[in-house]
Amino acid sequence: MYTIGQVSEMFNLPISTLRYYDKEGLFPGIERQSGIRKFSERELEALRVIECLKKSGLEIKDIKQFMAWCVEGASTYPNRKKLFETRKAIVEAEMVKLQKTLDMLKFKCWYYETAIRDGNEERLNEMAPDRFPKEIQELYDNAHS
Amino acid sequence: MYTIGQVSEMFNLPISTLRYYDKEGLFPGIERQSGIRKFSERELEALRVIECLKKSGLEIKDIKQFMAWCVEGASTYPNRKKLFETRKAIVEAEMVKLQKTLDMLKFKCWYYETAIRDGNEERLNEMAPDRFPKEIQELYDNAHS
DNA sequence: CATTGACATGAAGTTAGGTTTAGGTGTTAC
DNA sequence: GTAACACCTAAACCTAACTTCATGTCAATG
Repeated sequence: MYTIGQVSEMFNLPISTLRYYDKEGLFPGIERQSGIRKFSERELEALRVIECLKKSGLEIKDIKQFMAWCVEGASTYPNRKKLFETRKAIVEAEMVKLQKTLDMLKFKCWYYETAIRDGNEERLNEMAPDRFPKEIQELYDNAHS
Repeated sequence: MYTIGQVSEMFNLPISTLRYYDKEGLFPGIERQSGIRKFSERELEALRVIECLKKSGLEIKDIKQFMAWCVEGASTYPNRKKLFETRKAIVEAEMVKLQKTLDMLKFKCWYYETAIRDGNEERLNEMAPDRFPKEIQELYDNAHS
């Protein structure tokens, strides 16, 4: 059993955030001893799932729904499975987009290295994309597709 | 040359967003014909960079700074190069985190598939992580590291 | 020549996800 | 017995990035 301060340290989250999550119903049935929250292993696992679902782009109110399903029991296994499958697909799509962003950034790094070497962008701006070095062209193509 | 409506279609962005970006100084020196914005290839490339930098987590005010550097000329190449290198490092770190999130989601998908087959979570909750199937254990380990 | 549709403006409104503030309780240390 | 801490609440506040609103201009169409 942990206090809110200990959990705050463990997860590197402000105490105010943990209280906010609790107020939003993200720790249904959390125990209290004379008003003070007692975080058990159940709440720590909830917090791991909260961070994961948040990172997947899920809103707090929908995370609350998930936590309610957990309380409801075995009848909601299909809902919970479907939720994770949807989030998985969304994050996979997000990874593809982020890879494009990364390729654009890498291209721009090369672009400015070259501009610095040349002293200007003239040669670069007159160069057709198919005359970039092969690996740079791949970055450019992925970033612009 | 394109109107704001055409650019809105091309980039799938609301017109209000394009006007907001202009107001924030993200299209320095955009041309106007009797009050109406004329988007040239320069503004389209700016927009591509805006989307890329935004996705990398950069704030509008810092994107504005970048656009100001572009106007300033060759003396700011080092600043611009450094900006892209920093964003690149940030996005690479983000990709690692997102992969962990994805592994957690995949683990949870397996977890609920198994719970549905078992009809309950009892066996799962008593199972030590090192008794999960090998590929599941890898997901679990990466997600919890 | 009036209506439609695309453009323009400044100012106010919206939203999510917290954070801060003001005031209070309870336990341990000196 | 008082000072320092860690905890508590409700309510107000904050921020970024848009979005909506009220109002107006202008060109082409029926």
